[in-house]
Amino acid sequence: MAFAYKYPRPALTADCVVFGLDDENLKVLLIQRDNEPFAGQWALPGGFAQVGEPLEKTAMRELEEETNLKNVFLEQLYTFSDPNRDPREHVVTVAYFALVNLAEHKVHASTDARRAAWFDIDNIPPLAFDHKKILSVAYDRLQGKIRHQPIGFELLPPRFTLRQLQRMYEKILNRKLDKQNFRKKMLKMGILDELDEIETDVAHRAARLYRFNDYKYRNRVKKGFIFEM
Amino acid sequence: MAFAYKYPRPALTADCVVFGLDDENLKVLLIQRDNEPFAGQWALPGGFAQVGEPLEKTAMRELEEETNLKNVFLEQLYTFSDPNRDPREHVVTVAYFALVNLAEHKVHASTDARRAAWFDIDNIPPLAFDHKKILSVAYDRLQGKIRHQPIGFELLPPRFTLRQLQRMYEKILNRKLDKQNFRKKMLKMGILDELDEIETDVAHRAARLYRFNDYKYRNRVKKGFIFEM
DNA sequence: ACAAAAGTGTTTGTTGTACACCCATGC
DNA sequence: GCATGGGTGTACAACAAACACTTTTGT
Repeated sequence: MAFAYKYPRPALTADCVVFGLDDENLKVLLIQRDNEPFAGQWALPGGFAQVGEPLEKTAMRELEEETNLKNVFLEQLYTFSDPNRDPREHVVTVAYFALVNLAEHKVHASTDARRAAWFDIDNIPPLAFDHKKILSVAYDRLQGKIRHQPIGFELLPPRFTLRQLQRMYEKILNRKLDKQNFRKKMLKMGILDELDEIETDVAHRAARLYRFNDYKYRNRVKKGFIFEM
Repeated sequence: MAFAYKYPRPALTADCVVFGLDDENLKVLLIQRDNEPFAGQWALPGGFAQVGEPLEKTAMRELEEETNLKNVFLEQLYTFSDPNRDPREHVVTVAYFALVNLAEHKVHASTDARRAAWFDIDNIPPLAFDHKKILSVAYDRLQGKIRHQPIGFELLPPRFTLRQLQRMYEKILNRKLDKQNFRKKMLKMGILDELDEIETDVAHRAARLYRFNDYKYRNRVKKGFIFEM
């Protein structure tokens, strides 16, 4: 017991809700806990804050340690401070949500020493602590945010077809979109680069590839543009 | 020094950005600090978390202690964890933003033992810590959120005229709105109750009073309605 | 009578929505 | 040649934006 304070302090952790998209479904990355409490149960990756370390760093560090993921899009979600959320003591957690292109990260996550695995968003096992609640807040946020900010591109490879993009929105928003209307709207925003490339290895006519252009996006935002899907 | 832990912990605080609206302007509630660091400087109301207390409670408790405000609309804003934001040590703060009807709360805030005062949003004095940054995040959030959720009503008295409502949007979004179009859109949403009352003590034709109906709003949301201003 | 704001009508251009069709490619 | 998806055209309804006008009330 080496660190003493005049007044008691809640403990502080950072947890990550990592979303990934493959050809089938929206998925979430979970790890299986080594230690008590909830040993053996599935949980969100995360861990204790270190003094002197910003919490985004904590989140990223724990994510890499536990699942080998790094350099992912990470954004603060919400801070959960219910005194009873951890049976040991009062632990406040700052939750982050991350978006990754699952195709490029699939392998890493499952070959780590600790067990980590992707679960379909609508087939989540029982989770430790209040992680089910956190996940639900994250999913709500994702559904809302994806409509007002161009963050969905983080779930796709850098170069993608309009169909992939549409599918991404359909999977997350959970409803069908009209092809023509989607394309018209998307292209009209002027934030995509049309590439001189088409997809390969498909059993039908190959589609043109596009790339999200953040520079164009920021420029349009400066002029009052509001992304809306 | 009574409380000891195996590993060091950042300290934890809650701060409040309280917005109020009067006839003139959007304002923010600030307090003048008693103690070092930044003694005498203006700052956001807030204070240290207590173990066993959810942080919303911390925020509300500190707000009441320092400014006499209570029963206000309070929502979590963001958690700031830069290790250098407090010169003493690593202090993580969870910021909240609050909306109050300034007309009903004006007196309380300025008669408390500690100095507390309302400042115009575009005339803010230098602030302690990173509070300027926090305020700016809060203002951005307010401008964004007010367009997608009916929280603006918290800034008005329970019964209000359409003109008051329009003025509120104009003050916060910082641009003029067309009267007729505003009314059409607002009333069409079907989330206001038209009252059998009109305003009094005005030097012109008295306008009808309305009331926000949260029940109607929630019902419409269930059916897929999205508030958008 | 006038000032001030309430409250209503209408027109025009832009978007959203719903379909329908032809085109290119691999099997 | 057929299945699969790429890519485009269009028509109608709904909405946003701009503006003008009439009505009511206190001074």
